[in-house]
Amino acid sequence: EDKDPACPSEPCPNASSARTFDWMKVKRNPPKTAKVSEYGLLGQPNTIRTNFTTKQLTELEKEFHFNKYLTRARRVEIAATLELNETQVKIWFQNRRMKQKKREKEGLAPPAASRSGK
Amino acid sequence: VMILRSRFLDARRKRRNFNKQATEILNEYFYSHLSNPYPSEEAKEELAKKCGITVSQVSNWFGNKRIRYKKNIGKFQEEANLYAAKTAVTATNVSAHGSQANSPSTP
DNA sequence: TGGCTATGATTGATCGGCGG
DNA sequence: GCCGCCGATCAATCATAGCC
Repeated sequence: EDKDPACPSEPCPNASSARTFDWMKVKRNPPKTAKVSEYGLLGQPNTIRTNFTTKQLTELEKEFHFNKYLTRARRVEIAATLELNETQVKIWFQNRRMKQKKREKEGLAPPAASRSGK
Repeated sequence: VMILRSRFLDARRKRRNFNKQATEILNEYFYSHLSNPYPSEEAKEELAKKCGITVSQVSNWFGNKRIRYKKNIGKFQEEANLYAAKTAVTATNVSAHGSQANSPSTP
């Protein structure tokens, strides 16, 4: 009793099962973390995941323990201090909150560990 | 740069593979819903229970599976046929948009 | 012991939907 | 209209497990 909304919008070369469904074609837009600045004329901005330094993470973590949510002012301040975009700081907090939530949820009934034939 | 990671304190250190049975269950679900391998929260809970793992682990498994599957469909062809034969619930879907298979804008 | 692939977990960032 | 948040997911990467 489940219906799946999805459709292979293209003719597939194969016959057997395994067709090409649209979820397989999903592509995410590259991160726009770019700060439109130094990068020749071709060098793509920052199409890659930013690696926060230990220092940045430490500060963010510290701030998080102080406040789970940021005010615009605080965000600007932190972004400047850590040399990050306001967006990156904002996103980091959102992810951090989700992580926190997940942890709390799991920390309340994790009995069950069946590993392979150890 | 030696991004001296806190190599320690990384939860992903001690990793254990799942049971062969758990993997079997997860794969059965995945391939029998290949048209849309996105289990609902409830389905994840059920799978988690059957497999003896957490819901997060189920999510991780499907996340990894989907990405790796579409990254190299050919590599999973055998596995796909194997499980497809086992269970068939392939929900045929209804299409929505007409032709045109491409991203928003094409440079 | 070395090397390589398979696999679970982590995480910066995106996507779609909501509410203000 | 725009913004921030949530929940789910993506995509790249990490580090180990497992096999030869």
